[in-house]
Amino acid sequence: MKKNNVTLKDVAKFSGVSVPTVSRVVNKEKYVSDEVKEKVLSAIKELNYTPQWTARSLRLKRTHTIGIIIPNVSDYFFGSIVLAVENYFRKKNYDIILFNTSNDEDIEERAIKLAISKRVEGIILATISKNEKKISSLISNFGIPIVVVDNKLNIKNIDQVLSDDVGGSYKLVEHLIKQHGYKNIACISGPLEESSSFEKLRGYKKAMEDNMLTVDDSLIKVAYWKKSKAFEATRELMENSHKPEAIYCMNANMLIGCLRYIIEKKIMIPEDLALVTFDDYDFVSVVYPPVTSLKRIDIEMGTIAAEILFKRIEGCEEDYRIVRIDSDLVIRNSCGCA
Amino acid sequence: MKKNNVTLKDVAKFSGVSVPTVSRVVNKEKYVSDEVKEKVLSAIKELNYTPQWTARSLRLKRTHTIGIIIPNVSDYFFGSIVLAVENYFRKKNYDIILFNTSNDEDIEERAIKLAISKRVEGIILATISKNEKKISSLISNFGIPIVVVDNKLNIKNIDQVLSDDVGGSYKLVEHLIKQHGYKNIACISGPLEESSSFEKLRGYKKAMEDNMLTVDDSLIKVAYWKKSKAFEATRELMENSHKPEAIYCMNANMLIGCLRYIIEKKIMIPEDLALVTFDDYDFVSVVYPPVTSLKRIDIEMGTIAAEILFKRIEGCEEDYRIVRIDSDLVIRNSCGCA
DNA sequence: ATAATATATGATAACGTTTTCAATAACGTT
DNA sequence: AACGTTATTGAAAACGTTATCATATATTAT
Repeated sequence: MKKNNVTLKDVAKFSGVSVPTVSRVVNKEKYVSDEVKEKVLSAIKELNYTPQWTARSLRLKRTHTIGIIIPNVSDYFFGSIVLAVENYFRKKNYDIILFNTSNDEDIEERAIKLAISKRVEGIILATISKNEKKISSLISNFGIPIVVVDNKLNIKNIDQVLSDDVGGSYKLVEHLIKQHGYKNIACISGPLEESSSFEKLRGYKKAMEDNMLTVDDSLIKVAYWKKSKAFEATRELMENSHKPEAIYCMNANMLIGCLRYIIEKKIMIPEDLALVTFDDYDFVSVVYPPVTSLKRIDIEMGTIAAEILFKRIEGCEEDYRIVRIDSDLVIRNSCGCA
Repeated sequence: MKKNNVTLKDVAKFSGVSVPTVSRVVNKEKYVSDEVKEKVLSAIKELNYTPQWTARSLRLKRTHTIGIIIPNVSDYFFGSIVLAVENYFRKKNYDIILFNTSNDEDIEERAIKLAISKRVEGIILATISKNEKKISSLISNFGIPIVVVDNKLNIKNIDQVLSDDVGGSYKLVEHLIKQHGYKNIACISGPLEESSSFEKLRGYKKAMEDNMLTVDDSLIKVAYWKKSKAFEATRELMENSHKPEAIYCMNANMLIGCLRYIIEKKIMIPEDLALVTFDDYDFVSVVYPPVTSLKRIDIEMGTIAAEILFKRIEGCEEDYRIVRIDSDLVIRNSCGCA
């Protein structure tokens, strides 16, 4: 395998013109004669020349690259975010560098530093959000535009695209209460240090309180977005003396764990237990019975985040803003007949 | 927001030494006195210096970046491949540039060219595999190591990591026949131009023929990996005069479409229809009833591909090889009692 | 016809690194 | 005292581009 490293210089020599002229041809600039253009183009084809972005980036001080930092690409939610961001930026001729943090703070911090070192022109960040000061200082020191998605950061001067967690939770729980008359509603939660969990919990509590129901803390189980923990949580709930009539899962991953217990114990849905979940991933409609949920907003979230980031990269100076995306119920059969 | 673009030169001036000396400190080289080292390090901290990879890459002719080119990140399978590759290469201090081809040949070709132009040091490619000659010439012209995953390419001189599609299919279909005595077995397939579909079909046919069953072409439906097409395919199959006793889905995404029809028509599994699917994604265990499938190999595939690519980048000259990863049945209740 | 402009090209410098290479100082060894 | 070795630094070149400037020619306007 020969290494092809043809440079402008080679093309220039081959076609008998100067290096800048070749550069002008490559970049389709004005002021180059048809004759020369043709000669150069055929030389480029002949030699198989490809511009080297490493050199270009150095000279132009533009990498045409953005970084996307998320906990886990293979997660339904983040996978879609990445997809949406990639689609948007690919059209704008930007490349995407992907960083997986595996929910680890240190890795996240290193990822941010690496992204900066690679001189990405912008960052989409889904943070686990415990190290706000560090992130804040990293950001302010380097002046790279960042858009935060999913989990809120308590930093001003930063754009954020978030789901309406309070409102979504409220809709789901209110549905259980008002449409079906359930009173004992359990909740399988993500880690409460993350804003998305915390706000979903707020929505749950508000729906309960607005309907004169008392919140029983023993019905709130933190399962850290994990299937296995959700399985355990469901077991604990169902073995509890105060058994719930319904369970609300804060995401679809935990729904899987929950369903595993339900299937193992042959619990009947909705007769023995009602079920709702936050995210309406495809499979949510094909478990049995299909589960009532909130319409997905991941693609929309990714696209909006990308739009905002792109504007910032182009130099937009508007006020920083927090976009909240809300979502509608998708009513299925997991709560009983409507 | 101030732009921080501190360079070696700035650090050098600040600490009263030369640029190469600062470089030596940054790269932890020998032959720099403790006194100078300390001075420089504090200057680096003071000025918030970060090395610029654009310049470094140009000088070193190494980008420490690999490209990963796949049809769709948000797909269960490819998301896991990306995850595995990212994890592997992150440990080796490589970055990942992600390219989504959306199953489009032209985009795929452009992605390869872009990756080359960015001077990635290697590529992981999940191709849709119709343009073998183009890819072949691109590859041979630039001498960048490539590892192909998922779909086979008929190119020699290239490493490939593939699943044992023939064998996997065979196991699933044989299970339906031998364990449960089904004879009329339908198949919902991906596009037959893709090697993975084609080979899965071969496995299906071989299992049928080995068991003296005739293959009825009207029971083979191409659904292009799509949920909606799989829904239609299932409808056609079930309305067919020659109704199948069992359906085999070539991937889990099509299983979702298939299940939607089944739920809509209240078809009973396994009483009215048995079901098996290729990939054992998490949700496959929580549809009702849980579906018999083949254990996932996506993470393993990604990791092995990454290992091979890394060795090639390091200059390994071994013969090119095709790795086939096989997988075991996960038997659940979608076919009847065993 | 002359000046003014538009077109076409190339020399040179610059982007921020790392890599020679040479120079100097410090250190023992004979 | 002369010498070789080792340690420590900096000057200059290089990586492959693009931008600035100057120059030369062609075209247009006066």
